[in-house]
Amino acid sequence: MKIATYNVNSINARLEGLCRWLKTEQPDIVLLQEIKTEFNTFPFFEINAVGYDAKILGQKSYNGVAVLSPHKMTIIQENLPDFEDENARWLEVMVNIEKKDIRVVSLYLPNGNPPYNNPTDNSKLTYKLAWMDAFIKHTANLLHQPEPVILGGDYNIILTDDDVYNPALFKGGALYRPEVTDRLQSLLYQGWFDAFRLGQSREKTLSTKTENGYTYWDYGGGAFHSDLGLRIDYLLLSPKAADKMEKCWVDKTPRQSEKPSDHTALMAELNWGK
DNA sequence: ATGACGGTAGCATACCGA
Repeated sequence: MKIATYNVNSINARLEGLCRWLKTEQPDIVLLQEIKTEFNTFPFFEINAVGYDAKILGQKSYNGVAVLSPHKMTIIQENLPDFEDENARWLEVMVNIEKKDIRVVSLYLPNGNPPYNNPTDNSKLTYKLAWMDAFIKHTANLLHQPEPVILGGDYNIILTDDDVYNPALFKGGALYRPEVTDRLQSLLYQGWFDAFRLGQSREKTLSTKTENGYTYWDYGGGAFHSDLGLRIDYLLLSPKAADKMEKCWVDKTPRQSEKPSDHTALMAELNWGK
C-alpha cells in the first residue's frame, strides 16, 4: 500500500503532470493540498480517466485539500471539529483497501507569516497557533481509533535545524519559532511517528543518512538545483500505521518536471498484509 | 537570498505564499 502527500499549488495548473505521475507511480492514496479550486472547477473527469476517485474540500483561489484513491472512500470530517475556519484545510477520509480500513487526513496547516506589505501584522500567526491547538486536541482522539491513521500534508513547520538549508534565515519566522515547533513536538509526544525520520532510524545506510528530506524549494534563484530546501511536508503515522511502514522517501520527480509545484511528493510504503 | 517567482482573479494589479 503506497501513500503520498503532495502540495500541488493549484491542481488545474498541475493537471497534466499530476495525471502522468499517477499513472507511473500508482499510489493507493494521494493527499493533496492547495488545490486552489472548488467542486465545480475540480478536474474530476481527468482524474477519473487515470483510474482515481476524488474526495475534496475545495475553495476558490486559495487553500483546498483533496484525497485521491482507486479504492472505496468515505468522508469522515470536513474542517477541524470545534474550530471556525473560513479556509479549506482539513479533510478526513476513510479508505477501504482489501477489506481493511485506514483513516487518512489531508491537511494544510496555516503559514502564519505576515503579509509582505504589513510586516508587523501578527494575526496570521495567531490564527496558525489557534489552528494547531484545535488540531492537537482532535489528534488526541484520532490516535486511539481501531484502524491505522495517517495525518499527511503541508505542515508549514521546520522542526529542527536539520530540516532547512539555512536555519538562521528562518529562525523566528512563522515556520520556525518555539510556539510552533513546541506544538508540533507535543503532537508527536501524543504517540505519532514522523514517517520520514522513522524510516531513517530503521535504515542504517549512509545514503539515507545524507538524504535531508526536503519537500519544498522556492521557485526563485535556482533554489531547487542548489538544494536550498525545507522539510515542511510530513506523513505522521499512528502506532498501527507505523508498525506496517516499510519505507518513506521523497519523490523529487514532480519538482523536476516542466511546470512544477514548489513542493514535491513525500511517499510511504506500508505492508498491508501485516 | 530583504529579491524574485508562480497562481488566481480578472484585465491592472493585488493578494497569497515559505
